[in-house]
Amino acid sequence: MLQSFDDLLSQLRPIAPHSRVLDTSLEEGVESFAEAIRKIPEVTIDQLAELIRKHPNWVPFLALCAGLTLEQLKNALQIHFGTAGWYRLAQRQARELITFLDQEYGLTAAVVADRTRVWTLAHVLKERLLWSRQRGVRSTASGRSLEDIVEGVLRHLGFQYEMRTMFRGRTETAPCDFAIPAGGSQAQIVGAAKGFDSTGSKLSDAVREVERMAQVRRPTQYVYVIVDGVGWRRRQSDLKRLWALFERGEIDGLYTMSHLDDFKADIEAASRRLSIIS
DNA sequence: AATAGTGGTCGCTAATACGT
DNA sequence: ACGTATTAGCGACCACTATT
Repeated sequence: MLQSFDDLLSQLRPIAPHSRVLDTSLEEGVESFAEAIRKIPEVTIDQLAELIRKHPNWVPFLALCAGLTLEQLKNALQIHFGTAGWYRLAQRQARELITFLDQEYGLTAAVVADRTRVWTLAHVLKERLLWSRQRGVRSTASGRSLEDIVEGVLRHLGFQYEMRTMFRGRTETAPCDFAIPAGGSQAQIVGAAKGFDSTGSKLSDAVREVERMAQVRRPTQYVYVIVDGVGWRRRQSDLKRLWALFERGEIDGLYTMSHLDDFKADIEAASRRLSIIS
């Protein structure tokens, strides 16, 4: 019987055991892939293309050599080939696929380096750090970059603004990435800047956040949304929800980085209508 | 020191494409 | 036309930083 909150806290236990076992099929795949790479007389586009034509399931391993996770691979393919389907690409356009990976990510050089290197403990640890830490580092960095660009626009236009804050709408409040001239009840123009180079439920979260802004806002408050990144291409249902908001006029503007000029023009026009000193 | 908030990664399942 | 192989979509989780 729980007697107190501290009781409750102290009784919480790890759910999953700590385990570093690789799925056996993956394990075997890696083994035979490595063996095959070792046997290639010379690492060339043609050799690698031949390899994945025969073993399409090795493509993710090859991508790892070039420093790409499976997600990053799929994102890159989506842009370049219009599909994230690496398996069929390996079967049907093996050479194009390898050429792409080589030109964009230095695949052949990476494979040569990886199979030549005499791996030390330091190498292994460095790799582990790289793969685990770069996620978090890049997350915050890339997230901020889009926000920073938007902030730059606001500053350049001479607005008073507040970044990453809450604003008060009709009765309730909602989060926003920027508010002019400030958050809270003063907010007259609010907006969101959402950049994603990968997919995930966070894109749905971002849309929900915008939907909330649209729902909460006063009729006189403007709402602008700036989106960019490959992630939206692979999450089109979420992007469509944003588009629907825009089409229904529930948000006043929807832009990508390449339409920042429109954003500037629209936000200036809005500020004139609102008689905000700018 | 805790927490709110950022985007990237992962594994499962539904949908679709493909081969017979 | 059907059954399998492959892809797309989804939601939960991760690693980190900034803020308080």
